[in-house]
Amino acid sequence: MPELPEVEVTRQSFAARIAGAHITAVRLGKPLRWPLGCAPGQLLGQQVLGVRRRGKYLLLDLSDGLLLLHLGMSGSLRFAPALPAPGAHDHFDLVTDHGLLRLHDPRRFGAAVFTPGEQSAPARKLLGALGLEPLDDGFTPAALQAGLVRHRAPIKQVLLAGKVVVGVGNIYASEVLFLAGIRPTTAACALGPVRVRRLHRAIREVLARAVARGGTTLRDFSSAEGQAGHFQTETRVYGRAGQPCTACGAAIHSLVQGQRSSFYCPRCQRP
DNA sequence: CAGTGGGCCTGAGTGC
DNA sequence: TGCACTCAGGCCCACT
Repeated sequence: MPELPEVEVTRQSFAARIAGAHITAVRLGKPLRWPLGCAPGQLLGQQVLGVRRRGKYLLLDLSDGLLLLHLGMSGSLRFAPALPAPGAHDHFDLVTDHGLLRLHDPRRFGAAVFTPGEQSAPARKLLGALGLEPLDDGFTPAALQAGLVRHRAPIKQVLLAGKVVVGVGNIYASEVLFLAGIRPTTAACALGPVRVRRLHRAIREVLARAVARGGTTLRDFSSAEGQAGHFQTETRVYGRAGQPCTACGAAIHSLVQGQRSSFYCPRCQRP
């Protein structure tokens, strides 16, 4: 589920409501990907100043630290004045005087990590190697090209790795490459300025459109307000192996790259 | 440094 | 209905 658009939609759905809240209690469920990194009591009394996003991480700025949240493969957040008693897959509750923020994550690849600040060692370990923010002004065709030339791996895997540009997960990587007319197997460093420019535009277009549609709900994604996304009705290649390309009618192909499935149109997307 | 493969977890779906 | 198996939206780490 949660690629950049889903994380951004989640952020937008509760950032304003939680801003200014004071933490009154913390409840931990089963262990997540990483430990919280502090005694839960250390969060009590702290104020939530705001919520930012970096790649697929949510950053809750606290009055005395930074709380990083990651949704992993199956995580979702809810924020409401009150929520039912925690279920078997509710592994982190942040109780505040504005409401309850709850991380629901069946597969537990997600995480809630407290760090002293963005420049602290634990924060830099998680955030330090992340690539460009695709919706920021600093994400230019030239910057993208500078990142891509250092990688000879297939462009699909380079996009997924997040070292050049963040937030493009498995669904959006296939969609982006379709829109850019680039075969997922093409070596990243083999892309010239013209194709890099097309790729740059496609990344922005797909991600921004997905945010506007409330994200992609394949199984159970919803915003912190419980709203499902709608972008899944607009995917052109993801999950459509064997079906006709919406642009040219050729059968969509699928292949496995780095143990992840990729989808592409063999006619519209050039090696 | 760059690239590859394993592993972390659970639930849904498929085929027998 | 039950079982074995495959697959799933992410990302760190060990190794080559």
